[in-house]
Amino acid sequence: MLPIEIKHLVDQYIELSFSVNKNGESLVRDQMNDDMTSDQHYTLRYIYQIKSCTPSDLAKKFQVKKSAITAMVNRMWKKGWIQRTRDEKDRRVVYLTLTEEGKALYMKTEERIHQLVGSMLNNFEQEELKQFLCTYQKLQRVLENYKQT
Amino acid sequence: MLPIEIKHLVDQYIELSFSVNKNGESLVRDQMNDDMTSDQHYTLRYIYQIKSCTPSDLAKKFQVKKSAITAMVNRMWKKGWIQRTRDEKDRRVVYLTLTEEGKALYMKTEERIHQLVGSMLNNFEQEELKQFLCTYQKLQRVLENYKQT
DNA sequence: AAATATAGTTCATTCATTTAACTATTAATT
DNA sequence: AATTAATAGTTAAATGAATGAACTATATTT
Repeated sequence: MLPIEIKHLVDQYIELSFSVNKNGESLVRDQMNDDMTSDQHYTLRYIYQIKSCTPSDLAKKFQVKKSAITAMVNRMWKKGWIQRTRDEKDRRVVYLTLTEEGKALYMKTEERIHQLVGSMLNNFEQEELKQFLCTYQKLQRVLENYKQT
Repeated sequence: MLPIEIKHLVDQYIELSFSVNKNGESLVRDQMNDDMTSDQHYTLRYIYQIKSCTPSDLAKKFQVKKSAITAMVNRMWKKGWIQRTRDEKDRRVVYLTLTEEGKALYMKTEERIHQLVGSMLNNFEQEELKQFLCTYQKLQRVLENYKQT
């Protein structure tokens, strides 16, 4: 590939990922209750899917320090969405789970987000969408590898 | 498309956009000076490209309230990266431009980010990448339309 | 001339994040 | 077995990012 052409594709990717993120985040936020933030919803989602996890798991998933997780979990714990339980065998470890209220809130919000994203993705042919997601997935794996190096 | 298949594609998109964003942001942050944040670099980029803009332009681009922009511009102005000048004809309007220091800092950081993104995108065939960016662009336009509604 | 709209700022509050220091517990080493 | 290392998590102080409401100044509309 000619360097100048690579440069153009890189520019395009940088610009698109910026604006798709900003606009997407903004639309997603509109689907949420006023007492919840995007990060808090993502946290609910992760714990809901995996049933139970540790603060360290969340730190890795969100690419932030553990102290940031402590703070976020505290806010969500105060609102009654998350529970903490100690591991009996290794008493350093904390398990995070959703309360019934946390689960209910998650499902209500996630339903709205699915509606939104679903109607957006409806603008694409199935094949185009599948191809897009396939490349997106490859990109994710490339990013995973970069993290380690 | 069968509803269940749509649901799976939506799930996949939500998961991928989350993790690509978080990991990507994290890698991009690693390319930056310690006295700069991602948002600050994006701000430098936007002003650099468009030469001059108003706080309202930035608020629209970043999808935040104008008061958030005032705060961010203040932080960057204190560091000597941004200048403010009043429009002589309409004295309500403020134009933001980069100082020489701001430009130099932007170019240095952007160079590193381009290296990173370039070497990431190097993992893809040119055709696959072009197709991906094409769909990404369509997605951006879909999002633009949603904002208005 | 008065009322309304626009551009931007200020202020108080909340959330998100990092760094450094710390507690408690477990694992490794000597 | 006792000491040292490492691990999991929290606390506290500082900074950045975002909102909403109230405000100033200027322009536009009626």
